Amino acid sequence: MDAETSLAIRAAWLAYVGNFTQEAIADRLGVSRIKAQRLVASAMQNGLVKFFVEGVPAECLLLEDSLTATFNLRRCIVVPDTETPGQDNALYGLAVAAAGYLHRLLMAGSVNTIGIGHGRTLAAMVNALPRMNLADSRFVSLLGSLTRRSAANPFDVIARLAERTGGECYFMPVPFIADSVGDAEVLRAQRGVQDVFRLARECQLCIVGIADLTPDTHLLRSHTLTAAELESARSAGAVGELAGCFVAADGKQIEHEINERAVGVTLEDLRGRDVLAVAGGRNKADAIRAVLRTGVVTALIVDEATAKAVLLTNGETA
Amino acid sequence: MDAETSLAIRAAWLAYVGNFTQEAIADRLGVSRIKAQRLVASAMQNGLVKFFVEGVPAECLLLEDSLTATFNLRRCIVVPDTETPGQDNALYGLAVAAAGYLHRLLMAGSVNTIGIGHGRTLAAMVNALPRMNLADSRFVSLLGSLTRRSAANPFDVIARLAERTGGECYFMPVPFIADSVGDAEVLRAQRGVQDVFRLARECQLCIVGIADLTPDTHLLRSHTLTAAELESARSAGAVGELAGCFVAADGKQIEHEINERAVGVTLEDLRGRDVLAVAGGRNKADAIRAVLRTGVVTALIVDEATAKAVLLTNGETA
DNA sequence: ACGTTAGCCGAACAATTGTTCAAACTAATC
DNA sequence: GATTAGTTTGAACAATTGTTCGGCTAACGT
Repeated sequence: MDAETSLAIRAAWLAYVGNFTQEAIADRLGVSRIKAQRLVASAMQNGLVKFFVEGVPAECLLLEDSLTATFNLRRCIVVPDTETPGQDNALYGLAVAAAGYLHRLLMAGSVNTIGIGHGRTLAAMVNALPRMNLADSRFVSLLGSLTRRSAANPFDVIARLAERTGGECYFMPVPFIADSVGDAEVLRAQRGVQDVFRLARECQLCIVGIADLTPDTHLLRSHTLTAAELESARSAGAVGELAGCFVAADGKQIEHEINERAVGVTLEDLRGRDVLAVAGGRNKADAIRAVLRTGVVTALIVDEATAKAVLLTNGETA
Repeated sequence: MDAETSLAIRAAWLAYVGNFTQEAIADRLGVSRIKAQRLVASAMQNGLVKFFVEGVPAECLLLEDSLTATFNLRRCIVVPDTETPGQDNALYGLAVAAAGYLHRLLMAGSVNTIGIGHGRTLAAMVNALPRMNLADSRFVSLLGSLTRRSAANPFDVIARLAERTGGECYFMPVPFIADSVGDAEVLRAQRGVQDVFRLARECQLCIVGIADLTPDTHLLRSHTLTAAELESARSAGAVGELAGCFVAADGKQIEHEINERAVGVTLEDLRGRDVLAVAGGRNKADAIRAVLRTGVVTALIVDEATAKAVLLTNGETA
């Protein structure tokens, strides 16, 4: 071992174990302050100092990095699993994380026109959002309302959002899934709807949920789709849904009338915009992977278990 | 785990593993720069960040060689001094080095049954040990518990060790120093104690501290011994203690009832086994030298200043 | 010998990190 | 329902750390 390395190791001990300041190290080792800095840096460089950080969230950060890299995201948050295995109420953690994210964004004042999708997850996010007082924020519905009244109804979500933040809300006063393609065109043509569409395309940020098309998808339970529609979409290859757009495992929008019947923004409307997807839960992994492959999502908030599942099977269907 | 801790772990991870700047951490975590700083600081404070410095400076290597040769050791680590002159808390450096050593050993999977002694140094070692996931490791107490509750209590040390590594722990549920020789025999005869003794004799590695018998020994402060007992042992020639065995400067166990009253393994139990002693501090030099002369210690972790002291006066009393 | 070049050094500067302080906010008490 | 003690917050400031740059030295080739 050369004298330089020896010194570097000693400096590293002093710095990290003794937590001396570089000045003190320099003093003790009889070198200049700058030399001490270089010694410590070189010890670090040579990997002579090893760090360990305790706790589970460390893994989450790795997952975040993987997801960010794999799906070319700008931002990703993996929420640690706090639930007992088997249960599937990742919702709350996701909601808190998403609410925190949105809260910060709003407080920073960097965005003020925000598009909102639908789903229980977004509803929960709004619930977790603290009250604010932002006069000039606008929330725009990206798609029509569910026909059944529920807490996840876009109207409720967006109304509560506006109420919490003190902003304005723009609601799309038509059904989410029209009865036929023709009907959908009529609905889309309505003046009030057109106005909201225009606004929706101006949103600086769109926050959406992701739905799965597994047999126990919430799309069924909320009567968004009938069992027949679900089956039909599935056989056309649909695996996931985002803002009324049904996509296949490869991330392509499926060729199916359901996509024409949905009243809302298109994938192309979203592309290039900031799109934050919030989703999680054991059975949504395939849907999330499919949606991420569309390339329109720029930010994702997901729970740890699902993040793993999304990455794990990524190779197969690519 | 509360959300704050989770955030702190994330922040610490980003800071130390990813070496993000605090500003970047703040950005990523959606908090203010100052909050990020506080998170990282608190993670550090709460010991969520562990680190090792690999290797020691050349001067220490020389001391290691001398010690190894003089006392016929298999392995010796001399930790660089990180203390400001005057002060005497070599503990932390020793702890980090010992933890690093143990960590490597455990990760290599070469040992899985480990006997543990007592003392502040071992307690500090466990503190510096990162979390691992080793299902089939066992930690066995080599001696009884201290009667007073303290962080250096064998029970605490061994329990935390098992908790950190995911292993099992076997505790010797009796006092360390019995009130009389007769009492000690009764305690040793207990079924639960016998079982642990058996296991203790099977350990592939024993990690022990070394205590001194100077007037300000920690044995007094922790109420392990009374002042009278200490004085009595000293006048019988006791200079050091290791795993409940009190030895004279020549390395021979002293003839004194204290050795019969201590409930724990004997020197003969240890002989021939891998025994790692971790000790340091200005006033322990004589004790360490005495203990090394017993010949039962096969590996030593000591601080630089004490290593010098141990070697320096070795000629005199040999 | 002389120029050339690579490497090290430290001063000055830039960036980052840590600390202090006062304001805002909470929560509990009277 | 006011008050107050205890937290939490961020801004400003102070300390520390990291980087850049020009100068210096020493080794090397001509």
